[in-house]
Amino acid sequence: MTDMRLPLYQRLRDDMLARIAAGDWAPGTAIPTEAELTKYYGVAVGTLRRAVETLVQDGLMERSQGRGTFIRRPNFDGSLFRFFRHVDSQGERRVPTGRVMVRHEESAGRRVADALGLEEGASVVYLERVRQIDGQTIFHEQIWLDTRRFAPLLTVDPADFGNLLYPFYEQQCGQLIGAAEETLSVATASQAMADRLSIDPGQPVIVIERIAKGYDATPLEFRRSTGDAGPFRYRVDIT
Amino acid sequence: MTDMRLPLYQRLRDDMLARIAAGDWAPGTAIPTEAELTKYYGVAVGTLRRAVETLVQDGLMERSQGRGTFIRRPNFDGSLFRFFRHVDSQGERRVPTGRVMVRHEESAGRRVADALGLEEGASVVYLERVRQIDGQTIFHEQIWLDTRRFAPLLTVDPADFGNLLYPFYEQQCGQLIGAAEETLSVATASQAMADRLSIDPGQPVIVIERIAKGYDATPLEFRRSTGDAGPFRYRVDIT
DNA sequence: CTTGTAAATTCATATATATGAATAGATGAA
DNA sequence: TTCATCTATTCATATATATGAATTTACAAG
Repeated sequence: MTDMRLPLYQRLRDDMLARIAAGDWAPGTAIPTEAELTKYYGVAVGTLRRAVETLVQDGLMERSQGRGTFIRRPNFDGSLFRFFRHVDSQGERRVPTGRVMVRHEESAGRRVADALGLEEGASVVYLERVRQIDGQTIFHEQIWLDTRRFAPLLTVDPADFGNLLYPFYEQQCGQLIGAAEETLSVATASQAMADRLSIDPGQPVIVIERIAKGYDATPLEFRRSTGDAGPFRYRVDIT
Repeated sequence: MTDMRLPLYQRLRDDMLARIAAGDWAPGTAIPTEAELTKYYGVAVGTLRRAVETLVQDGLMERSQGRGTFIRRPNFDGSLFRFFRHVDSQGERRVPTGRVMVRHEESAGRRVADALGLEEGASVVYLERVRQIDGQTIFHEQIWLDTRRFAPLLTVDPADFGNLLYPFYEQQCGQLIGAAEETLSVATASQAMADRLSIDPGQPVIVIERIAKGYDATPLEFRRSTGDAGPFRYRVDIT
């Protein structure tokens, strides 16, 4: 299977992870039952459960007593966005709308190439997107994607991009986003950015750079989101 | 022990957690061996291990093959501070020095009372502290503590406060900090704050509000740290 | 069609046990 | 003293197994 020096439960985990990454086990569907898997792998239930538990811990699977174990659809509500807490008049959480304003092909600069693991100058798809709530722009986003994986995006009408991009990536390009890392910093708004965000130039803005990765940890998308620092809140627990 | 409807491993976990909170099992020391604990609780090893594993997961214990299982001393390097990455000329990480500049008793305002779970107007110990690296002020901190728990701090010479406060709390007041939650936001520097941080007034500053809690989750300390937003970086992983 | 019940499926909890690996402590030789 | 070695301790890994709880499915009764 893999490196025999590793404990059995880790090798099981790796194998199952590979199945998810390969799309063999699709998000939202159930994996085989414990009985089937123990038979297939030839291991004891305890060992299998331990492997599955690590995947549940990592948020890749969800177990449900009496129903089965399911591949979880990754949920980016857990990202920094959740801290905006924009609510409508009924007090409900609101997901900002997303609209692609600019779309073209370009060659990757140093930063983008590094983030996506490409050579400098490689062809990338570039998107510019605004995220709004009640017509007000909350975030301005720049997005870069490897053309070799995301070429279909170049032929689609920008108006046909859905509200959310990740399901769109999956349908159009067969690219599954499984995880991401985000880096947050503070900058000051340029004139152009200030206009877009309806704030004054020189006001502080939050810059979130996200590298989104597939289930096999390949970087697939590099995204820079810029928004008004004023309403921004972020909370973290330390143990 | 506790609520009999809960699974056994959870009741074990709760019991062990209580021992830590009570100081019965002190940070840095080893807990009894698996053999002793299974005998004491009258459970199987597997059940005990499962209980211990949840505590390890939560960062309260550390297991070491061949040595034993130890109560972990909470590590606040994991806090937002770690993202400053201040390094000296050798490339080593540097912990900022901490010096208490102001210390007095006052009555809690609304915000402080809420954070500490006290009545508004209750007596609190107030500290003001600067955190520096190479003589440069990185952060300015305001700290509020319940006088009933931290009265000894009022009689100590401010110069005798150590570089780190939490060990000092433990020695002087018998108050153990086990966890904390931090909330980050961006503001602009007042004239006074700008002077303290050696930046221009109106420049963006990072404000970190921390509520530090005991092992039993009682809020013990409320702290507001303010620093230059310029060098600030924060990174988060999403799954 | 709806409702209630029974059976089957599937994960959750718990025990018992065996072998291996890492560490610490004791012992003895150089 | 210093170093290597042996031994006991302690956690890590793995198996086998039994009972319980939640859910789904099938089916019969109304």
